[in-house]
Amino acid sequence: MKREFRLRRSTDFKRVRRSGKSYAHPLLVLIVLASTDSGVRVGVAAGRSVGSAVERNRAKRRLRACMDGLLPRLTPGWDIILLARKPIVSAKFDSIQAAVSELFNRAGLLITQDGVHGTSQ
RNA sequence: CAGGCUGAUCGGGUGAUCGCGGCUUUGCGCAAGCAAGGCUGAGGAAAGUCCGCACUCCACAGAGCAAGACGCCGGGGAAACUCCCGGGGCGGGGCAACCUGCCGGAUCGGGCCACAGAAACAUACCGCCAGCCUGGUUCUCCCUGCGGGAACCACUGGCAAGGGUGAAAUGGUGGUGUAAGAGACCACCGGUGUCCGCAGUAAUGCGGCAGCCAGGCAACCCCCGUCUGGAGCAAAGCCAAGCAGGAACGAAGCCCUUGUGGCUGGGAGGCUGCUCGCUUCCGCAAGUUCCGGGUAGGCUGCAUGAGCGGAUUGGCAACAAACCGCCUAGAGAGAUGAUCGCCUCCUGCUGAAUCGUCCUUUGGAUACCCCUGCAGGGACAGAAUGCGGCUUAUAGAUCAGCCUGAGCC
RNA sequence: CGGGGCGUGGCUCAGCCCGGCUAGAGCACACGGUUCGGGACCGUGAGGUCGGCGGUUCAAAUCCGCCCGCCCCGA
Repeated sequence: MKREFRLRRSTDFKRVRRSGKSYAHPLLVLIVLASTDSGVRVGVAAGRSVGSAVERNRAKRRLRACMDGLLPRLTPGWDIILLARKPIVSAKFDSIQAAVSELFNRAGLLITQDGVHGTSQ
């Protein structure tokens, strides 16, 4: 995942986490907020509750890997945060990918196969 | 062969596809940038942040006190250390190899030592012995008296042998001795030492002598010796952007030659714990404190270093010297991931075959190694200014040396 | 990077400074009493590796060292 598509500023994180809409799953939490920018920016976070430094970094890397395939299929104009939860450490990659897809579907940010926006919430 | 001890090394390898950070080359473009390629990209502990440094900023007459750290001895190593090396001493553990110790001082002084016990550090509760100057009670004798004797209690004095306890009662055994006793004395043993001699640089050891009087805790205060400026890469420097100030505290006299003067006194800051002392500033301010406002960006610091590898020499070693070769992460919500193989190691299951063994012997059953296949597992753990140590976590593998026990030759 | 604090029955805390005594208090829990029954009340009782491992000491929740977990503060 290229750096230019990432959410990097600390203030951006604060803004999205305070004002964004969140969607929860046992493995992770998705938070989205409409932005003035035309592109999509994604931030990945793992708190102390996830585990040691190794486990936190690994969780963030796997979440970024999930985004690789999904990034071109997302509706532009959103800031997104993926928040790792504890069970992600022992989860298989397939189930993480399924969880991420499901959450984006629920948020209505996925462009469907025929190019029409998914159902907006 | 079994068990153990010590030291050292390693910490899975390799390939494909899709992706990431850094550097760089080429092409295109005025430029921002885009595309393609190449190189490179976590550890032995990167961890805990417990020490020591480098580096940066602040401070830098000095003295005293306080506070903190360290603590067997004498060498060596290292930039330095409370670290490391090899040697020695003492205490503890182990049959041994070996491991381990915050290992200075208990006559400077203070404090504490629960329960039990007479008593917890120097005494005397019970007790033992003596005395009759003294008193009381009881018994007894005959010379019937303010008489003698005996026992007990009190009293006075001596003693510390014996006494249930306790972690600890400072000597033990045997003898001499005595009114009773006691290191009071003797022999042996054990312990102690501002003592003497010898050995040793020293810690200390051995012997003598003295004396047995005075236990433990300084990881309680303390004493002795040595050492110690403060802060930390969010240090620090530069650039850009942006804002709004306000309040409180603080406030003297004299002289004449009226000044940017002198004297005395005062206020504030610094010496980053305090005091003295020194020093700088101040004249209606200096400065301190509080409230409020702005910023939360970029670059440098930032990786050629007490660097890594190799063989040589010196050294028991830690390590050092010179030689050759190498350049080896620099992120900033923080770069190594995902998927699929192959090999390798371990564990379990399965199948086949051979030797052997057993049985109810044209047959059947079966352990280990090896081989086939399948499944599972491969630790602890992620650089954030750098380095040297310490501590802690760590599946498993390999090598070398040593110790104990058993068997065989 | 630097500094500080906490960990004790199920919960909230004492005790630690200056070592020893049955580790104590409140709530909660169990049983019994009281009541027609419940609550309240009374009585009795159970429940503790004092975060872990070492060390000092005759003796450690307490003193010392190293770890583990949690929380807070400053730049």
